[in-house]
Amino acid sequence: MAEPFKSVCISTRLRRATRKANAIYDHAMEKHGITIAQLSLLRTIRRLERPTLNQLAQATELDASTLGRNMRVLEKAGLTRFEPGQDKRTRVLSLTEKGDAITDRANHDWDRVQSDLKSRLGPGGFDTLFQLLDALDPDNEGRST
Amino acid sequence: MAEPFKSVCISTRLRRATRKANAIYDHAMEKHGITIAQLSLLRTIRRLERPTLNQLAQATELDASTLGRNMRVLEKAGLTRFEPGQDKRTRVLSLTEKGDAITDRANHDWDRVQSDLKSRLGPGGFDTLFQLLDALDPDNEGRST
DNA sequence: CCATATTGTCGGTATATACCGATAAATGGT
DNA sequence: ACCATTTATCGGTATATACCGACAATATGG
Repeated sequence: MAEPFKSVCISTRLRRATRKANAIYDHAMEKHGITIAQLSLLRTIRRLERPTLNQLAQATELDASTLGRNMRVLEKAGLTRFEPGQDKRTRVLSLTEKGDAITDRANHDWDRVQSDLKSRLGPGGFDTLFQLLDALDPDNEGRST
Repeated sequence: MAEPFKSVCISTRLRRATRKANAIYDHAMEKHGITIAQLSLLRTIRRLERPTLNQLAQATELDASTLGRNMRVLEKAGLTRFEPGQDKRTRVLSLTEKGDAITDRANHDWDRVQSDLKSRLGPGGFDTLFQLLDALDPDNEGRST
């Protein structure tokens, strides 16, 4: 037996839930050779249309150095490319054809998992969850919704 | 401006919220030289009273190999020790005096942050959040609360 | 225009986390 | 007692993530 202990610490419970949710999405992504974190990046790059590392960092609220490293993995896998921008400092990100194709295919599996989890949350659960997660962030002080 | 993009992906939003909550707790832990993840481990070890790695893994739902590595960090910091158990395979974990003292002191700061975040969630928010996080986990099928 | 600040990226270092395979020790069935 | 299985841990490897300091390039105030 020895059931898992239900910690009362918000961080601990969030980390646990995140690990588990990640694992579920990751397993669905396996056949595409990517992780859910990587799919998220691919989609954001596509949406932003040739963003710089910093722009991607602002959109995702990830550290730029983290993204630099994450992007190297995607680059090595041939899913993204890094081209010089106007500014001689900046490098501009975009998806390769392969990256584009994989993103499309992975999106189908993402849909499945997302729907499953959404129904687990019950009616209104999805919106409530996101509202509560946002409430934890002091940066989201003023404007809700 | 370039506001952060509110992804609709449950995993992405969970990861983001977890990063931010971790950062808040971690900053409060800084003065004690530990992270919130480490405080969580110290408390669990204390509660379980000389658990093995595997017992700790079951309680935390973390991979045993992950815990092995996490524990080495705490051991090197002199907060925990690893002693031989009855079974010649197993090693039993416990807090050193220093680890015990730091856990006590860190708990005070944990309290502060936990209360702050709890009040951010509003009335009933805390319970609702945990209930929703649990609902995401297929392992929690049968028994709720 | 130049000195200073700011911006964009990268490398070093560190924690948190997982999966897989090795290895050693215990357990169980015959 | 013996062999097969299961258990406990560890090491290799990989991703995700952050902070800090270096460095180059751009922007800005006087």
